[in-house]
Amino acid sequence: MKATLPQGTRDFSAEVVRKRNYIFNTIRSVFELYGFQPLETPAMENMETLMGKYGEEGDKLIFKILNNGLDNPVKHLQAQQDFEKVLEGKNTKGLTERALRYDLTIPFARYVAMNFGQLTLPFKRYQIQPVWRADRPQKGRYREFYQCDADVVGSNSLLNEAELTSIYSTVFKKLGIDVEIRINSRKILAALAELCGGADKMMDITIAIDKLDKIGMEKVKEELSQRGLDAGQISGIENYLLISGTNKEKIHALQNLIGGIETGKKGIEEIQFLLSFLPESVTSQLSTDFTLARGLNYYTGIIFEVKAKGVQMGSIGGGGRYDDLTGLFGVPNVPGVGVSFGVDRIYDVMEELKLFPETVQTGTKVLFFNLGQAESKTAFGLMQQLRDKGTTSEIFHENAKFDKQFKYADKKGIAYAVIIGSKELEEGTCVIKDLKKGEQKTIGQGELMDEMF
RNA sequence: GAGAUCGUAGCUCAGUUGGUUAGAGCGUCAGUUUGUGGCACUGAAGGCCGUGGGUUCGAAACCCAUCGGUCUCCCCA
Repeated sequence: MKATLPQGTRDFSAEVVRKRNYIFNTIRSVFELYGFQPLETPAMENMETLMGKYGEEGDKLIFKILNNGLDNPVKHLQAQQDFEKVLEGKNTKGLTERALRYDLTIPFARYVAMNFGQLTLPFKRYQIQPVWRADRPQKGRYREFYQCDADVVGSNSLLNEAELTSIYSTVFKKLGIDVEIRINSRKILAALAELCGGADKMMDITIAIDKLDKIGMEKVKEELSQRGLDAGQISGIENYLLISGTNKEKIHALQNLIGGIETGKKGIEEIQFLLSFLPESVTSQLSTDFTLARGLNYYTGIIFEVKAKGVQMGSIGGGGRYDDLTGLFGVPNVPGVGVSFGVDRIYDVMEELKLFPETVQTGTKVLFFNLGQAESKTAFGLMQQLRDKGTTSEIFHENAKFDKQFKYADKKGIAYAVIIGSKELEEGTCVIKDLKKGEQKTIGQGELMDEMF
């Protein structure tokens, strides 16, 4: 059989794993620094936990897990009937009652709902785990990928938004990525909808205007028209979209447009709070973008999206505030706000901009040559002492020619070779060779532990 | 869900308007060289030309189908 990988999944070689860990560790350390606690949830969730939370499109992209025991003859008839339902596009517990997690937010909401009594509010958790989507893979898009989320629930304070914005800023500064953090508020979008088309048109309007920088004004107007808005409403939206300038100028223009509507006013105030509360070092990266919509429909307040400057890549982070995440799980009125980092895309950006520090790659430091049974026994003993000291070491797996052992060290980028042959064995010495410089020296075996590798 | 494009050695790819026995580079292994690597030279292994059908005297090449990869749209991280 031919060895293959499922579509949209990847193996990660040593070099890639180290680079990815560098990103994970950076993000994790910042989350911890801000007082967030780790959480891990299972790869699979019950079907009903996930279904209906991500919109119609999202439901289709959930990886479903086939139930076991369907071949049981007793269940044949039921299974066949259930399959008929699946063909009609319905879901049935008879065939599948579990699915792979689609994001980290819903499992988190499930966790909060299940443990609400025990949690100290506000509850700040972070979670770094893979998620799965049955999407068509393409550039920067996979069927298995990691998300790194940090959320605060049980608090309405905008201080949380400020903290999360600051986390974005800190992480990307540490990684060396120059970013633009775009912010908007769903309240502003709601106000726009109220003004031009009615609250029920909010989804249609946001979907259309979110595409502005991609398809341009004319196409957006076309789409709005297709979605049932009249010329007057579209012209109002056009005025809204034409807002430009600095953050201050944009907000001023926005106030004139929708400041008269209560929700709009509230949304503007929230944005203004963030811009005035945070220090200049963070706000210089902040950019108000009133066309920003974000797909997930549970956001209700401030929304975020992070883009890397200087590369062609989708967003590398996103998030926002939601009013009632756990209501669906029977625990109402738990507001929250969260952000997410797209590690796979961050990796691609850092690779493209060559931002990984060289020190990320740290493999074996010392290779002990194998020059026979007695020789390797002595070498092995010395190696274990070195390992106890924390120096990563290996011994060549068999007695082979120098040529071969050197080449092995070369390919693995090992810095030092320790050579113990018959002569050294007799003398109780060993040869240390610096493989990069090509220099070597002979020392007593006892002195090896004092060497700085 | 819609569309584009590509499948030839472990990898990256050549392969002329269809024409004898399908090539190169890298990598692997062996040797020159059983106590000093990276270089060089020599040699070897490694291919049902993704799969199935068709056209043809003749197909890696042309046609159809199918599977797989990649990319775009939709949507998203």
